Amino acid sequence: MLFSELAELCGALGGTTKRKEKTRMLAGFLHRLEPEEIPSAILLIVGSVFPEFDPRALEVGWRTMRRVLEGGRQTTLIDEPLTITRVHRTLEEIAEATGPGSRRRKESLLEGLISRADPGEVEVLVRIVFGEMRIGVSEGMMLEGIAEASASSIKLVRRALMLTGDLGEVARIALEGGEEGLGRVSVRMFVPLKPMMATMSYNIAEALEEHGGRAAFEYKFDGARIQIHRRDDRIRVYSRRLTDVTESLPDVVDVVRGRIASEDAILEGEAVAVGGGGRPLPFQDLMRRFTRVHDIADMVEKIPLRLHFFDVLYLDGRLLVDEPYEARWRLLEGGCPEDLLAERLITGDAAEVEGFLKRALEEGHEGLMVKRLDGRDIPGVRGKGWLKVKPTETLDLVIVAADWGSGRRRGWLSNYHLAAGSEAGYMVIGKTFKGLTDEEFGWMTRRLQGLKARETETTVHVRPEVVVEVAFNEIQRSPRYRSGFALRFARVTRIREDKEPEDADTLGRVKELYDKQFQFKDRIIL
DNA sequence: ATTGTCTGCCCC
DNA sequence: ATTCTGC
DNA sequence: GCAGAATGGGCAGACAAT
Repeated sequence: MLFSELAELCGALGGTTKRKEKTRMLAGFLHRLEPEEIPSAILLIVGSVFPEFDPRALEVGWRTMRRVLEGGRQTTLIDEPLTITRVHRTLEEIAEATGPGSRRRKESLLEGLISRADPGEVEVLVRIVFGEMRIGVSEGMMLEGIAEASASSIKLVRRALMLTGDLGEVARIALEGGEEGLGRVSVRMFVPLKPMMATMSYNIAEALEEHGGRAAFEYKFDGARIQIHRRDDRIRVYSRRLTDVTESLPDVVDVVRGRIASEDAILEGEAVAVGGGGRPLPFQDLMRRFTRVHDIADMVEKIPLRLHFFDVLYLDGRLLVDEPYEARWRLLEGGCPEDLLAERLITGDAAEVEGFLKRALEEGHEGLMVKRLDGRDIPGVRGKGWLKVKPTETLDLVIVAADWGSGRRRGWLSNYHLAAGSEAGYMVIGKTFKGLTDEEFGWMTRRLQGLKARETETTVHVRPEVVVEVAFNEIQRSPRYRSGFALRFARVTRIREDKEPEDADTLGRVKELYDKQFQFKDRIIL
């Protein structure tokens, strides 16, 4: 099929917000595809080129794209029109270009595509390269489309995705084999499952009530999620996004080999960096271990990891996702020594939970996970079976600049540069685009434009007058901001019309809060 | 050999 | 990662 | 209540430029 038809579909999908309508459009389109182009088309529509677990990446971002788009190009009339297969194949070639000269090669391949595309196709190509189609169709809607097109239940389609992690493959199976084909999909060792995710909860009482008055509470660690597949001597470690990270984490492999009794299992846990005092290190330090390729042995010593397992998805030939939480935990316990398990408390007593949360925080962890005792795993969706409770702090900060938004935020100043006062003037410690409603964005845009001091193409700098209350989870060392600090997960919780900039928090206060974090965490000096 | 730029379905 | 919005 | 969009900081790696 021609790529122009796919581009046209994307335009139509972006033209409606109605999900039923999108589902119908997707289903109709899927029926018209040739069997061999189904996987590529599916991936392209959701703005990707490869399935999640595939390590290939385009390595083309907006800088490269801008050079290609701005570079003089002519449309060559003798070219054949682009097909879906041709586009996908070329994108694969772009990803596969590595080594000296590869950037130039990537650019010229991309230019070849762009020069053969009409304006509508260029728009879609650009979005695919950025990995974001922004047409209201992502994985979830695509699953609906696949279900509709193959007359299969959405549950079965979702399950197949959970097990394969490959949307294109799921579509192929569904359209060729229907429910029968989907039913034959089963768990495979060394094919990572999409992990289950938690919903945010704002306090313990609410979480407890949501789960019927009694639940399991586990420490929530400030680390990285890992999924471990082990069959006999073969052990592989996968990240939350299904990337194989085994080579970076030889110490994790050793722990599994040496201390886990289960020899045919898929386990889930959290890897946390620990310091000399046995307390957790900041997340920043964990990240120095995670995607490392060079000097791995050296860093294994300098930044050791600690594992906290909390789930088993498969054991000795059995997929366990339909087993209740408690049954899975018992199986986990059976093969995993106690010190490698997440700290856990089962109770219905809110006061007891408060104490447990306090302990988690005083041991340097992030908060608590709250899990339904009879909950099944529903990997791949953010279900309400798992809740997370993380306390936050706030600072009152001054907006010193704002960036123009894009997409549905076009026309609004929607990303605010937040600063704290110091002897050297206002110093930025982060940005945020979260917490305001559409109405408030409108108000803020007008307010800030009235305070404009100077502007660039993307940013309006303003006189420091608007104070906002900003919630955050952590203060990090910043290599980017001159202030030396940055907020993690900053979001506006209140517009402080009652406060003047002089009343806002100072950089001195920020430093104080930063240092206080090490009351419960270790510090590393390399 | 060193430094700078760009990228990541990165990790959170 | 968090937040808001349309369905 | 789900699914999607809009964007955050910081890390190592890979290649390009000097």
